[in-house]
Amino acid sequence: MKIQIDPSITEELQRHGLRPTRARQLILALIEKDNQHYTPEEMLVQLNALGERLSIATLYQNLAKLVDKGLLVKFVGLDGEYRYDCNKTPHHHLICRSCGRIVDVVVKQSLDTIMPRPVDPRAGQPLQPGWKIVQRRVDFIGVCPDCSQQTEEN
Amino acid sequence: MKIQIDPSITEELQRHGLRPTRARQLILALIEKDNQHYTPEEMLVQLNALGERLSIATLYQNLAKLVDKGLLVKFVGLDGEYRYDCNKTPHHHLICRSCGRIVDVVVKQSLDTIMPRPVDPRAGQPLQPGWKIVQRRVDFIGVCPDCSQQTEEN
DNA sequence: TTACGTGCAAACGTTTTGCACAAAC
DNA sequence: GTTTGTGCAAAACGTTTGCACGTAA
Repeated sequence: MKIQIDPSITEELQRHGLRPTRARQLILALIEKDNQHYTPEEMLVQLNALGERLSIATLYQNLAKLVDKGLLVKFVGLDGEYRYDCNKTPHHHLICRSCGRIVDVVVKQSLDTIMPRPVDPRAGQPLQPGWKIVQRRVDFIGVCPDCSQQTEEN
Repeated sequence: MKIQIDPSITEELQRHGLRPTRARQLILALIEKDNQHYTPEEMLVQLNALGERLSIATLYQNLAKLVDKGLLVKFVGLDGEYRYDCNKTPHHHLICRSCGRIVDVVVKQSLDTIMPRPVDPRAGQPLQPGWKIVQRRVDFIGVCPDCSQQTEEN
């Protein structure tokens, strides 16, 4: 079961001024396949399983370049491991604290729907005087269906 | 300018079943002083500046123990460095993306006050079927007053 | 006196770098 | 033919561990 390199991947690389080399095609194809959030180590495992090999230096070098050119977003998981995301539209993460799995969450309507309780119900002041807020990061930490099931079995 | 070890720190350690050794007192005194969110490396720098020295092994060993006993909370900063927080009450972080400074934020009223725009205004489904959400993590990323000023000067 | 804490140096896992060869343009 | 990418091995970095000695109870 070989990995499929969609022509759109080659295009995407060229559009961002990057040569469409095998390493880059493989990395993008892997991450975009199921919108995964792999660590570099996990990528190598996945690629090996697909019969593809890539040196770790090449992997890191290309991840850095893909982030630099805006094709991937680098972020930090709960345990401090670097992970990469091809989803550039605003979204949050739902993280399994048991197995580390991460899935994307697009929030609907109002954040209050899923964050109903204010952290401090007392009346407030602005966040912090003098600070400019440019971004917010919201992660939901929980237990994924697979891990929930395992807990019930024990 | 010596660091001040408040008797309450000794008490706090004993109350949690930990011997009040110099290393532990120093770590707690440093972090509690200004409610800082230091990395281990930063702690050593600060302690050196105060004329105190601590081996890096002792620092890591004690941070792990203090987290284990619930005196500190370990978390991961934007860049993947481990940081430690003595504030155990629910709060969020306001992070300067320029200098990395972190300050605590206690949110008032409703999260919508500071997160007015929903990520996706379309009507929604539940977050993800089958997942149990046990916690949420919210960080505000921005520019602190000091860094804002520097930008204006250039 | 016994249990626990400290510091050194070595080990470890992850990420980065220098460099020769290979591929893309 | 020039520029850029790849892979190997070595280095760098943050964190952890083994162990002898020191300190707290």
